[in-house]
Amino acid sequence: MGSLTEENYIKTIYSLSLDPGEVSVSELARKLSVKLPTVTSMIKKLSSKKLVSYAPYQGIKLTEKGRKEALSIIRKHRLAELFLVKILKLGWEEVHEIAEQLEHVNSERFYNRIDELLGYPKADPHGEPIPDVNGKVVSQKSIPLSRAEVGSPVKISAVTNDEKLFLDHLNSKGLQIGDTITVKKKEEFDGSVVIVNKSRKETMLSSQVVEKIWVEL
Amino acid sequence: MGSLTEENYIKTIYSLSLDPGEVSVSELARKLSVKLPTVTSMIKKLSSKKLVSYAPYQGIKLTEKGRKEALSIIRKHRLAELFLVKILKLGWEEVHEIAEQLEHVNSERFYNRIDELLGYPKADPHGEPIPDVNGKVVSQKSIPLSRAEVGSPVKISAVTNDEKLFLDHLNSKGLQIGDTITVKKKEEFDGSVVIVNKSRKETMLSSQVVEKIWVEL
DNA sequence: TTAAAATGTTAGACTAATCTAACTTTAAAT
DNA sequence: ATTTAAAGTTAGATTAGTCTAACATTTTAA
Repeated sequence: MGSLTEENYIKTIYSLSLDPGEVSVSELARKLSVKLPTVTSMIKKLSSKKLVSYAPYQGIKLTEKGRKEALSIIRKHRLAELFLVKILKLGWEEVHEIAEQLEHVNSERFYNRIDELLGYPKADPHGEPIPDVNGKVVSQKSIPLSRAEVGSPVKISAVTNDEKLFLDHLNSKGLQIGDTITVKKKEEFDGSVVIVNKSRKETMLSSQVVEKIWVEL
Repeated sequence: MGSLTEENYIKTIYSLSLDPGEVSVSELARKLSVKLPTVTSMIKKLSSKKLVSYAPYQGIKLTEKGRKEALSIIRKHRLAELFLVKILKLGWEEVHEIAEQLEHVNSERFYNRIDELLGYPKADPHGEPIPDVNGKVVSQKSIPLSRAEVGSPVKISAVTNDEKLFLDHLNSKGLQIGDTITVKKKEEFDGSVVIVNKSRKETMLSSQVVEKIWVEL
């Protein structure tokens, strides 16, 4: 186990690396709300611990060891979120903050029991897959709602943003992970879409929102 | 909220202050496994934050503010322990370590939900009372087993030591919080006692053990 | 293709929490 | 009542993680 700070760097590098391209120092700095030199020096440290591979002015990449560690933290985070929603009955929009703290709890037994209590779940309340004890992730082939075809029903499988403001917004529109919706109309000029849900209710979503909602067929 | 380190100092000062007399710098240093000067400097910091009152070469005392904070941490610790035992089915001897981490989770909602889930319990798995949200502690008037009278049945209400070794020892003797036992014989010369449990089984306990078991009538 | 902008690095300083070494005060013991 | 031992403090160094200011490299674009 590294320090809490190290764990946060590793986790953030992992999630940034899911978007195409290498992870840059400035992206990381922005995500972690620290200045560029702070990232440079931390990356050197992580590099000396063989958690990331790095050469000056090149992008940052997790090593296999780093990836394992990242998945372990993400597993804990997502189990924690699901636990908070399912067992403690907290709202899915408020659990992220608490899970950020719980993910650093160092106890395999603790997390294995939660996993068991939840019945070895495959996804967290946002629809994100939960890696298993060995770091294996069952990925659902999802696409952003912005790329869904007009007329074909799709199921909301995930949202890519944990901010309370965003999650509150979705709640207010009556949207939930697992809901089946159909894109009725796509506006060319601003990227917004109109969707219909099962009960035929129409809702408009802005481009900022449709980019962050992931769906599967 | 102070830092994790500050919280640990406050909590430790509180628990040391339950024994008679003021809390000394060296006691604290021993308990926290740091050197004396480390404690001196931290105490100055806590003092400037009005969490402890302190003058050089005098003992350390929590202020009302410090006491409130200590009780809040202890509340979290004990709720966490009970949660781990009752909900996650972990053994009472292994939960202390995990609770040490969970007690620093900063979320009233999280702990209030756990409190609710557990049915607003009054005591943790070691029998120690759980302070309520306002820091009020319902103390049971317990005495150490070493002071219990021969012949009168008593109920084990608490143990004053969280060490795994000690708890394993109790388990191996078949002793649990809540058990009713009777002291059959007290050995003058080494302080050991022989007790009988409900099923008339006799067990010998050394003085080191009887001092750490608290009972009520 | 070179100047400007964006990105990244180095150097040096700061804070929190720790340490060791040296000194001071208080308590204990001869 | 001194001396010695124990406890506490001060001074200065160390490490992790952060910062600003200055410099270097890479990318963009005029």
